[in-house]
Amino acid sequence: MDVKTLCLGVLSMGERSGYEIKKTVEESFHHFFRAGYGSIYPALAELERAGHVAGREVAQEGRPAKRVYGITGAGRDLLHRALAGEEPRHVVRSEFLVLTYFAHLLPAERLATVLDTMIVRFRDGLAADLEHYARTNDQLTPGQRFALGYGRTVVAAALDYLERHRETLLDEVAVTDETGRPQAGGPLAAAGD
Amino acid sequence: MDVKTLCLGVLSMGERSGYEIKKTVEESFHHFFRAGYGSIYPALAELERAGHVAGREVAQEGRPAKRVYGITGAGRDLLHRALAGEEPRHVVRSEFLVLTYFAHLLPAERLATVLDTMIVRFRDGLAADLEHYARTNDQLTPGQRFALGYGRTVVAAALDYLERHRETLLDEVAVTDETGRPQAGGPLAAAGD
DNA sequence: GTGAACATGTAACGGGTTACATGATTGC
DNA sequence: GCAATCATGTAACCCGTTACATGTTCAC
Repeated sequence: MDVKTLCLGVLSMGERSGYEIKKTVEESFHHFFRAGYGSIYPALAELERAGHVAGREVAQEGRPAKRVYGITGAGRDLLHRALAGEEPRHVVRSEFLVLTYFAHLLPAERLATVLDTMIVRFRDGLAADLEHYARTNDQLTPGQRFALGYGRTVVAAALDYLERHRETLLDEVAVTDETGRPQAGGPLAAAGD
Repeated sequence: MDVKTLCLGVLSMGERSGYEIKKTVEESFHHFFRAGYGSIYPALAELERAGHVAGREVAQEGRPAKRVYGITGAGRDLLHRALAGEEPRHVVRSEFLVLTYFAHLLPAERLATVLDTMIVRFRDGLAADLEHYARTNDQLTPGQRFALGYGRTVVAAALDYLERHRETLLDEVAVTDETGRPQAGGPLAAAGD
């Protein structure tokens, strides 16, 4: 799925400018999709050229003017077809977990920092999420509630895991050598007797 | 983090061919990283040119010959530095969740198929995971156990969520119109009174 | 002999990221 | 004045994906 399809999807919920599309994506799709201006604006331009969206200039008071786009009939058709043909992929890319995988190659202090960074990130994200959910819950479609609930559930599980295993990992890595295995004569080796 | 660093990391655990690196990544990193031959082989070639790995031809009986690579001292240095400088990013990209987000734009049958596909995928993945974990558990480093446990935990939570909300989503979408909101006069509208 | 697994590579393509460039408006 | 937010865009670059190309060995 490319950013063009995503823009079409967001615009199917109502008119928006490129800037506002990014805001929507950050608020509602952050668990499973991201898009920067460098991909949104070109996508919008291409979509308009093809007649899938229509843009118009809107003056604002107290703010710079913006260009809001609305989805056209042809755009809706394209969106339906794109969604129908989309494979349900689900890919995670986490340098964080690669880092923990190679925990024994990291300075102990740095490992702790990495873990704490993620715990804080998940904690804050979850709080913002619950706040957003409470605020919009009654006007969400079933699909939106489902997707948001999925994200919330998974992040909560991840956070719980991190909080419950942080200490253990730090302690265990402290008594391993540079191969990652328990040091001969160390506490872990003794425990294994 | 690029595939080069990943290859270095895998090779820090022992000599391997490109083919075997891919196997390792699929077995042990599948929850949070993927790499295809199209990126592994060029990465290995570049790494060797720079002296970070050393390859040698190994004849096998009953199989084609392979070229196995070992990490060099310079390679280990580079790996340590790369890991030290790596930001703990964690990104999910899921067309699956985008699809559920726009559930009301999908044919009901297709939505059910998408949901079931993911349930089966997670179920099978979890089973393979537990099997792999049981088989290798005693020889894993703390970091490896941590990362694998994270993946297992999160997939289990996701699977549980899907199983518990599949029916609800299907039922709710069935009684909404093309805007995703409850149909006037439908069961949901009545329930809201 | 045919499909599956083993094994290695190349080249084009596509798409997103990053950096750059610019400017309005508000509030401190 | 200056930082922050709002607002829009371009262009180079990176890098991974996909498709293509080839060959071995085994088991059925």
